[in-house]
Formats: sequence, C-alpha cells, structure tokens
Amino acid sequence: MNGKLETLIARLQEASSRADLQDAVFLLRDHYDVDHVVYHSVNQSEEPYAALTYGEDWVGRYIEKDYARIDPVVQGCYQRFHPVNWKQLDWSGKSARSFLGEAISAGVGNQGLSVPIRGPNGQFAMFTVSAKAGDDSWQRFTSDHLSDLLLVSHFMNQKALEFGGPDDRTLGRQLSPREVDALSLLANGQSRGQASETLGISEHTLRVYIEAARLKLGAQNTTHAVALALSHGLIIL
Amino acid sequence: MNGKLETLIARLQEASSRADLQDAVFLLRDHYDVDHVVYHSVNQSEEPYAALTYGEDWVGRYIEKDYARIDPVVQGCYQRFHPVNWKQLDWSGKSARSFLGEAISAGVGNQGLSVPIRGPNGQFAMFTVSAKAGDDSWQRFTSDHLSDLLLVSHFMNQKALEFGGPDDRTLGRQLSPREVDALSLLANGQSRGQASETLGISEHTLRVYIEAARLKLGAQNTTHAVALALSHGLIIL
DNA sequence: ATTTCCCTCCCCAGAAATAGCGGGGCCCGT
DNA sequence: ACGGGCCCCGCTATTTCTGGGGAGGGAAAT
Repeated sequence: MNGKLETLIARLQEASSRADLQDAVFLLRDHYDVDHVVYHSVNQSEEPYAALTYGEDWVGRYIEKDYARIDPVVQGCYQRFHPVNWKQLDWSGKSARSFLGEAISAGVGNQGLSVPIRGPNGQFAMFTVSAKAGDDSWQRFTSDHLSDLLLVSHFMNQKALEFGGPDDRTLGRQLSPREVDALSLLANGQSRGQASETLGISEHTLRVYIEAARLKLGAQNTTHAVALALSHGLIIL
Repeated sequence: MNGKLETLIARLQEASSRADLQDAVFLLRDHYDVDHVVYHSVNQSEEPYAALTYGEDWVGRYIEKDYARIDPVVQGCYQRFHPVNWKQLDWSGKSARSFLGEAISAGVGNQGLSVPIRGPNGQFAMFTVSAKAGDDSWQRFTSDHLSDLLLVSHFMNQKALEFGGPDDRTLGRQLSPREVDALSLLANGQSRGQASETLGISEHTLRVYIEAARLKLGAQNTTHAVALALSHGLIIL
C-alpha cells in the first residue's frame, strides 16, 4: 500500500503537462476506490484550473452558478488548515442545503474529505476525495489515508504551479534596506509623518525612499507598492 | 522507519500543550540525526511562536536584529510552495552573506531544508531541519525524507494553530463582496477614480466601501487596510 | 415582520500623497 | 578616481485621499 503511494507520487512528480494531472486524478480514484477525486484552484483573480473526475454537466453548472461562493466546503477549507470532513461543516443555511441536494443528485457522493492547499501570492487550491459511504466506514477511510492525501495534494499542487504562469520572482530583492523599512511601516498603518519619526529621518527623505521603491516595483502609487512588496514577500506584514 | 514516523506523528497529534511541541522538535532532531529542528511562525501580526533546538543566544540575536527581514531562507520560503533547500537560495547580497556567516558560526549548520507552511488568514510558518553535511549526503537525506518532513510540518502547524489564540475567523469573512472588489482594485494600483469607473459606481460609493472595510479591519488608513486584507488572504495580488 | 446588513448616492474641509526642483556625504566596485 | 547606489535634507505646487456628516432601496436572515 505504501509502495503504491510512492509510485503514485513518483508518477505525479514526473508529470510534464496538465494532461498528466488529469490522468492522475483518475488513477487516484481507482486506487482509493472512491467516487471522485478533484483538484482545483480557487483563485478568482488568476486563471482557474482544475483536474477532476466529475462529469461535465456538474462542473458546468458549478461554474455557471458561481457555486464556489456558497459551497460550504470551499468556505470551510478557506478558514481551516487541516483537511475538512464534509460532515463537520455547517450545512444549515438555505443556499447551502439546496446546493448539497443538487450536488448529491449530481453523483458527487454524500461523504467527502477536502484538503486546503495554500501557495505563494495568496494561491488557494483544494484537493478533494468523495464517495457514497456510511459515516463509520468513511471515518475509517479518512483516518487511514489522511497522510497519503496530504502528500498527494502537496505534489499535485506543486505540479499545477509548475504548469501555471512563469515565476516573477525576479522582481524582488532589489529594494534597499531603507526602502524596505519605509514600506513596512506604511504597511503597518503609519502615515508618512509617523514613519519618518519612527525612523528618525525627515519626512522628505522617507518620501524619497517610497518613491524609489515605487519606481523599482513598477507601482502606480504607494498603496500599490505596498501591495506588491507584500505579495512578493519583500516585506512581511 | 515508516513505523517510527507514524509514532512520531501520533505523538504530535496527542500533544496537549506547547511544551509537547518543544519536546517534539528534540525527538525529531534525534530521530533524523540532524543538528537542528525548528518550527516557527513568521507572523508579526499574530503573536510569534517557535519550537526549536537552537541555542538561546542565536535565537535572541535573530529576534533582536530582526533577521527574519533579511534571512534568505524566510524570503525564499515566502515565495515558494515546495520545500526549499538552502543551497538553492540566493546568498549573494551583502546582508545575506554576513547573516550566513553568523548563522554558521552559531552552529546552525551549513545545510538546511525549510518547509513553507501556510494557514488561514495569511498565517505563515516554517519548519526547518539543518545539519553540517556535504552536498551529496544532504541531497540524499532530503529526498529520502521529503515526505516525512512534509507530514511532520503539517501536523506541527496544526497543533501550533490549536494552541494559538482563539480563531479570528471572525475578522475575515466579514468583508462584503463590494468591499473586497474595492480593496482589490486599490491593491492593483488603481486610484479611487479609476476603481470607481472600473466598478461602474460613483467615486463616493467606492469611498464608502473602502471606509467600511477599513473600519472592519481596524486599519489606520487605506494602505493599511489593503496590507491587512492581503496578508489575511482576503484579497489577492 | 422587523432588524440588519449591503449597495448606492451626495457635500465639505482638512490632511496627505504626488511630482517637480535643488543640495551634500558615504561606501563600493571597476 | 570615477560612477553609481544608498543615505540624508530643503522647498513649492497640484492632485488626491481622508473622515465626518446624511439618506434611501433592497435582500437576507431571525
């Protein structure tokens, strides 16, 4: 069993295109004998991507109705670190109930386990297995395979990121220490006046730093510069 | 070996306090026969926390000098999803070099592998093992134990979150869609005028959203609000 | 059914940011 | 020893943002 997991992961790591990821979800479905396996990014700004075993009709409907906004599984994963058993979630709420009914009649399965995955720059994705099963047997399944699924979801996302856009890691690094200080203080809510006082320099000098940083980052204004610096990891909260 | 991993993880899952996590890093160090094992959160917004095997002197110096801001390992992890081998990082740069020298003389070890860990609300933590070793043997060690370390870092963080403060799941979530739109556009560099045009609303209305978001987030000003929203994962890019 | 939140719009005065100009000194690498 | 990057300071002008008001309609939840 563990040997099999390593084989699966090795296959994942050898994947060279998104088609291989699509193959992988079917392999995983067969291997774990579940009804469905889904990997999908939940990024409203970036281009969405998914590798899944659901039928096209359900996928189409999910996208069309923008169900990601009301799906309690998505909501729950977004707020948690540890994988989420669907049964733990809050299914009260009108829209949630009707969504659940529709999902089950679409053959999604009444049980599911979803793994939240977070990457750089606010990337968020989910890896889900679902099946028709009783509470007990599903509980057993999930605790037996929790570690497996964690690893699979990691490597799945690693590959998905690889096939995604190019890294723009080049941008960073070029800020001077003072520029980093300046942006950090602004990101922490200080005004230019306060920040200059904190650093013990004139407000004008601070402005020069901000301006320099803004130009280096190609930002339109100070807020943009702070946002870019944050999302590139040049400054930390 | 695998049995041992499961034992370790089981112990982690039974942990009932931060002291148990502190014990765990020493257990892990002995088990993997490395020089140091470190788990630490990299979030100044939240209260910082760490469980590690470093000596107090080095830890004190790291905090005092705010090395997290220049540590290339932190920067690298922040920008990547997959675990980072220290040797892959960019150690050019004056401050990085002097930091490296100081770290090695503090007994940190010349080789290291760091796992980035991301949780809800922009939580960011790192799990690191380090040792004195040659490039080849370290390469072998990391590829042998990559999966182990991924799992350990996951459960470590799960417990750390558990022992952390109360969930501030309340903070996020409470931004309305329009408020998210407004902050997103500002974070992308648009001025209020442009953003209001993009959304097809008056600039005044946009201001109301920004103001509402600012109050909800407890931010001092717009830039602060954008920074908070970004680092809490409420908006992207 | 009432409350509560969200969305939309308007005015105004003061504070802050942007965009220019100018100056000097330090350290580093070529 | 030179350019280039970083660090520090001064001034002015224009544009933009901030932080208070107030007001109405609609959707959703209790």
